[in-house]
Amino acid sequence: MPELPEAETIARGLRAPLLGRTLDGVEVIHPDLLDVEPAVFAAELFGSNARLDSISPQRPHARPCSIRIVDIGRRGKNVILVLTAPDTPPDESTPNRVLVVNLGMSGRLLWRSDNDPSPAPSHPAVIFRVSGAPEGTLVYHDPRRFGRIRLLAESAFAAWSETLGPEPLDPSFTPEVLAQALSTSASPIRSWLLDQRRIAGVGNIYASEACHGARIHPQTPARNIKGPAAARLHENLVSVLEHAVAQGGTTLRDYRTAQGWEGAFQHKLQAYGRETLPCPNCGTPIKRIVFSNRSAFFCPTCQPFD
DNA sequence: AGTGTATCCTGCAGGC
DNA sequence: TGCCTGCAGGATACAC
Repeated sequence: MPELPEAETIARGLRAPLLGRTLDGVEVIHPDLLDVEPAVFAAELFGSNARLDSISPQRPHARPCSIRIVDIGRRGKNVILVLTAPDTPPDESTPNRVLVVNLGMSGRLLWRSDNDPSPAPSHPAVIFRVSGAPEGTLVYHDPRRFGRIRLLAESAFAAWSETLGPEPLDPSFTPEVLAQALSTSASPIRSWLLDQRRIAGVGNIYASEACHGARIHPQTPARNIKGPAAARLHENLVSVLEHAVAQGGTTLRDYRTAQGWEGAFQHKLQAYGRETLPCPNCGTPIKRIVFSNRSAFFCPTCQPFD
């Protein structure tokens, strides 16, 4: 599901409506998305007087609790919301907290103004109340509930981020960095690319696309990819991710932007999901193979296994 | 250090 | 029409 381009599109789409806004409530419909009890989650979010809508809707004497969204971004496939107390003077160093949203296979993070006439999301899992004008909600929607939402202190966020590999669209991710990282692993390149500890944000779709563009068979051992091949892989990985971001991501089934729109990169796919269809380069039918329990799509002519 | 398998869960497409 | 099966973009834990 949502990979780097989809998470990036969602983060960008949330900035305009939500940056600087405050959250003042949370309703947890599916606690299995959280790593703590809903009451604990709400307390960590808003403080111990927090109102948890789904458990205690009436707490008339609770003091108003709210937090401000001071940054929205992405790390790998995760959407990141940085939160702080709203009434803290800017010069005072306050411990921020970071909401990390992993969208799993079918997760959506949707901004919904209260006057939005479109139908409400069908599978809400966690709903955050957004105060101020316009009033609305930030809805985490996830039919399959493979996603996860965690609230981390900044130090814990930094430690978690350290466990992920480099960002492929960061300028520091050079062809040399990639070639060096590849040289130590015997994993098939498709598996290597899917490993978030090695490189952050690549999933099955863009792994197939990058290998196809670089004319590298998906089962090629990573350490065999060097020199010009490593340079091609770097170039194609970066370009396919950038292109997909520019297209608002790939909607095969579940993915939507923060506004509920479909992406457009599914129309640009060269290999993924195109079994038996002609390779755009040479016309050979695209093949599908399964290894590590996942499909890989490739052109047997452009991407020979050697 | 690898691979294969199972697991979480629901929706949907295809076969019969 | 309806039932059944298999499959899906992710992450992780386990045995081998």
